Amino acid sequence: MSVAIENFVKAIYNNENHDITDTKPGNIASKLGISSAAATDMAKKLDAKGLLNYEKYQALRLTKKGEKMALNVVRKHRLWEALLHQMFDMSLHEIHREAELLEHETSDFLAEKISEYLGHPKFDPHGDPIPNADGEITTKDTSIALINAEENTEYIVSRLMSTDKEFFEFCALNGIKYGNKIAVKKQFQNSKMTQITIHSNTIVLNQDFTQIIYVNEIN
Amino acid sequence: MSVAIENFVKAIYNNENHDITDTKPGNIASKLGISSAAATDMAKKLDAKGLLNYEKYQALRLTKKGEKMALNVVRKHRLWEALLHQMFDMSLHEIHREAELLEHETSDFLAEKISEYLGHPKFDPHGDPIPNADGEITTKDTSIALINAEENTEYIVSRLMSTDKEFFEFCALNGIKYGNKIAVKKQFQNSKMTQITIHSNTIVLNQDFTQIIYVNEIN
DNA sequence: ATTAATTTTTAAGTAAGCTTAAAAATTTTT
DNA sequence: AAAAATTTTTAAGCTTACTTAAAAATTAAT
Repeated sequence: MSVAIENFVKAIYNNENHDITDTKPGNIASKLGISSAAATDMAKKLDAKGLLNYEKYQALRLTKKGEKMALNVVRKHRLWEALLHQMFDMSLHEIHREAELLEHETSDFLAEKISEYLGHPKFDPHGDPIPNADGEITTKDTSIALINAEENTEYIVSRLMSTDKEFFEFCALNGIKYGNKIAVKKQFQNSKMTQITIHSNTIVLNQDFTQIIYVNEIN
Repeated sequence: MSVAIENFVKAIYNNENHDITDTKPGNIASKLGISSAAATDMAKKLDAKGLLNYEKYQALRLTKKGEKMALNVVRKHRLWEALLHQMFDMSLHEIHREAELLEHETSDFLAEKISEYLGHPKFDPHGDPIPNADGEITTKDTSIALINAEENTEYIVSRLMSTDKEFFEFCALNGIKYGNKIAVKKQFQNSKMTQITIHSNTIVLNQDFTQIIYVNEIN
């Protein structure tokens, strides 16, 4: 499939995955740096191909087939990031830039070779889960609020589900960001608060925050 | 630059490199699997871009700029082949197939990282020389006829400059093929013959053959 | 509940990279 | 040196993936 189509489908997938409810052509357009008109055209074309459902003025929704394509590209992207990070010690920014190009020119065969070589990793260097060859993500992230505190388990921040500026300021101040390691030390049942450690700092978070900070367990 | 342009320039380069004197649109067309008409159009376009010289009905000749572009793509191709071969133990056919795609989506930055990682190899797994970052091939192959026989030096067959069917039958029979190791044991000055070993077989070749078998010294 | 602002869609048009078919030039054969 | 065969070029047309500008619909504001 063409690079344009793969990127289009991937953009919708990423949007949906970040719980943005209605993904309209305009959103995808600005994400991909194309005009809304081009995005509408593409949406119609991909509807005809059975990759998504398009109805005038409505949100775009990937079909199973479209999601599978997106997951295949995402898998390749994250495998490349993992490989480049491990082998060449490139920065997170650099690996992303290169993976963005390589992902479209990688055969399923090569992706499997990379995965094997790395021991079938479940996460990329950002902490994002790597789908398997069938497009399944076995490891689902959960909000901190739902985790049972266990001394020795470490987690990687996967999502900060908020649009509140102050929340992000708080996160920045405390090193709570995408890809960083944290440990959940104690759940206070009555007050619904959670004690975590991050960068050897201990913080207590109330429910407002623990419900919107998502993490992945480290394999 | 686009994939189509990179492949076009590379096809001309490879042709020239195999001493095929006149490379016309038709040759490139059949190599790339496009029509002659498309190749002619492209040739005109690349002439305007200063990548080659095009004159109606004449052979295509790369400019310095065009050759530099070709060498840049060839470098990436061969570095990928070397990396994939070493890391994933993929066959020569497989690494070629993957490199053919990856070469166009590889930044100079990443190419340099791969080269560094591999210790700046001078040859790929086929025995073809890898141009450096400036597009220079420091190691030039030479015909067997010009080599001084030295016991411990090994060579890799790089080119068989012939179109004669019988010559290729002879080569196939004796394991003389692209990428295979040989040693030059003795030059007979008067008769202009050369004794070589290949796969622990000893063969004596006359000048007709030694002048068209090209090899690279192993680093 | 209108009006205003924004977003989406339609319509027309462009550039890249192809195609086929016919015309023109070259090369080969006799 | 003509005739025949082949190759190259021209011409017209197609698809993909965009663009801008105007029309249509939706969403937000008063």
